Amino acid sequence: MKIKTHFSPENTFLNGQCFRWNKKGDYFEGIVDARLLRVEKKSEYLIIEGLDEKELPRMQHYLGFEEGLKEKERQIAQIDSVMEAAVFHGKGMHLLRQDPFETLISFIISSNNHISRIKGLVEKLAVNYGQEIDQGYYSFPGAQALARASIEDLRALGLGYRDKYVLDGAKQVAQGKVDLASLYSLNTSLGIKELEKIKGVGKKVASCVLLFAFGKGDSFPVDTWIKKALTTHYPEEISKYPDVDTFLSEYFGKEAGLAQQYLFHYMRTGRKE
DNA sequence: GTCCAGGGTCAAG
DNA sequence: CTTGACCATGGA
Repeated sequence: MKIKTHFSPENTFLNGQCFRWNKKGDYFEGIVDARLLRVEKKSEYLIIEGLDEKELPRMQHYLGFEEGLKEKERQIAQIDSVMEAAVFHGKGMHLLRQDPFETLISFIISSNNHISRIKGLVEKLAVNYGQEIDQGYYSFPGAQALARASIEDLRALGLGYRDKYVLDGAKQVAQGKVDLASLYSLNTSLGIKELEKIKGVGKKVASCVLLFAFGKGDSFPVDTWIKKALTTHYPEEISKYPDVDTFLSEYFGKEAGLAQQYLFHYMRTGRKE
């Protein structure tokens, strides 16, 4: 499978939106919906291994292919000099549309945690509660499977105090108390409210789930790195608005979520001061 | 050894 | 409504 695109695996898989993609030499390896995939960029072409042709549309949807993405990139770069640098650093970034439950649990784990460690914990959940789909490769468990875990076992994996939050999320989804599929038809603020019914899920975690799984492009997660960006680059701009949320939605515009991801990736890996 | 991380909860003011 | 201690863990 071969697609001509300016998609950047580096800036898409290693920007902190997903935790089950790894760079192996010159290709990237990831597990998507119980399937092991290998992706390589060769000049203008993206080569995907492990995929039938009939599954290409679904994969393109997962990979965040959409009309006008390049235009969005240019639009964001025109916001100011910081965003211009951020877009230059993250060229070819896509927002993925990941599995909702996996994204929910992953970002419950993410709170007050390092990305490298989040990846390790997500992997442990897959190994212990998922299914082996290839030698040494495991799918992420569904809600029912994960809901059967005990607090003690989860704690033993190294989840820390988030063990009970992970279990609450799995149980509420498994029991239908939280209907993830219903979130597709809710707007961002209602979606945040619904997700906050789960313990350990606040505004930031909910925003990540809506942006990285449900494609809610106006969702703008504010974490420690974004807070740092706001205080270093935008203190005087923010003061022109009644509050920070108004600033975020009005200043960064319709594609605020994508702008946020460029900014996050830039703050974490791209700045040289 | 210290600092910190894609934060959230809970109690106190 | 806002503030701050506290929370487990291990990579840097």
